[in-house]
Amino acid sequence: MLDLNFIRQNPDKVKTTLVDLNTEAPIDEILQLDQQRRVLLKEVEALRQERNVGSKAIGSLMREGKKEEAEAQKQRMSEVGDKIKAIDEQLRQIEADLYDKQLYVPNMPAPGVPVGPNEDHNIEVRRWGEPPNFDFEPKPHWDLGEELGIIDFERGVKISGTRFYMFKGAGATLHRALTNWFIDVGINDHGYTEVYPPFMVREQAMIGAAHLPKFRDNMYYDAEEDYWFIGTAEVPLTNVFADEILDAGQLPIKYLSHTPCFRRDKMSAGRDVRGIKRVHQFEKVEMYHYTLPEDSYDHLEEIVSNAEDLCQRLGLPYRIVQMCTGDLGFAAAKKYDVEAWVPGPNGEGEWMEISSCSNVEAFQARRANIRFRRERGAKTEFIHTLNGSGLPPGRLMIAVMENYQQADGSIIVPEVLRPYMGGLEVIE
RNA sequence: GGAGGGAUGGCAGAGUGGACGAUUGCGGUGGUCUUGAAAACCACUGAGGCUGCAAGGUCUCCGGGGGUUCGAAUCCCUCUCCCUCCGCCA
Repeated sequence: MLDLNFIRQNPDKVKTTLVDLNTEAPIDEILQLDQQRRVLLKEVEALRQERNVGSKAIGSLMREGKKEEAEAQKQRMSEVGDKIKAIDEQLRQIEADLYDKQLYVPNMPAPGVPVGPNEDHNIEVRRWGEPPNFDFEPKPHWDLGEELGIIDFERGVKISGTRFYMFKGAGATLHRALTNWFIDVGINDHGYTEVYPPFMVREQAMIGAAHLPKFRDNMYYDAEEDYWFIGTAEVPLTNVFADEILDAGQLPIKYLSHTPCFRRDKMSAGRDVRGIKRVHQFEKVEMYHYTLPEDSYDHLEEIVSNAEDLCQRLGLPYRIVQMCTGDLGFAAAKKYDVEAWVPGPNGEGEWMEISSCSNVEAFQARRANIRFRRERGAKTEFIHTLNGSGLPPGRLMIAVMENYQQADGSIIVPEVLRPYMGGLEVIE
């Protein structure tokens, strides 16, 4: 959520930024509602003061036995009360309306974020590694997976329908090895505390993480129990400290969480229909930082470097891309994607997003009401939060299988994963 | 699923319609005393909105929402969460 004061003071800047972001938000309505709200607030508060004073006087009059005067005063206060009730009702509607509209205003990009309408204007920041040079025709992971018997698409679909899959044998083990290795590196080498959060959350948690109300269509929901299924660990992690006031000394806090992720992916119907790139159920190891405002951009670089470190140790070629304004999404002020090289079908190859690292500044903290105090007695301020994938084992399956394939269709197990696979060196 | 009991400040815990401007204790911060510390004593010690250059003024908040009343922490309705017991269950 954006600071209402900021919108009030910079309405034109907000509106031009919305154009850069290639999106829309009801700024004029917000300003108008805000204005109405403050006018009514002044009115109703003056009336309340009148009633507070008047009601107290009734108590005194009754004690002094001046019954008639008390009755007259009651009559007057009753009228004041009616006025208050009427204005309160107006205020309630305006405030609900205002809050609802504020929830649809995206975050502002950080200074220096490249301006552009779509992904074509993203900027490649750096590359690492060399795409493999095959002296044979490389296969896509869906062919490799089926031929090796480690991914069973047919049966996944039989059980649950399109965009579902099943790992089997060494495939299931490879997936688990990636997961466990990511977690171990995170907690041993990157300084994270591992967290196992709920996967189903209340609506308020979804609002705090800025996934509701705007992205309702992309999430699974249990209407009977009123639970939302998380599409990323970012959701519960954002809400860990919701409605709390932290001490500055507690920050930064760095959490790492391995969770399933559920996505309806309604908006992407027809895209990436083959393989396991875009599915309804996957897992992800997520990094999440809670920081002081002045430290958050250092932490963004740290999160990206953590994701890079994992790729380097796996020996996967990748590039870092900075998102332009049109590709920032709803919550991020600055965002980097980590894209791994995958050979793909026909040996054309492509850069596939395997991690997305964002500094959302105070955007989620304001929604979830996460504050801190610099010292005893100081004013509360909102913290900054950051998130990044580190990494999604399902997507990494694709990258590992396709990059480490051999001419005979077997797959070399990256060295760092072998201890997690009982020493297995080749899947064949 | 059934029965019952609860939710008050950082914590404990009083308060059942007007002196609540929320008692008291603990914890915390500052001070007095002391060579220093402890003890003792004194003072201060929640969050947010509106308004104002500021000092300040004012309003709201006793789990959330609604209601009764001139007036609600207190009475009524409702929701959420927690606890105890029974049943069921991986």
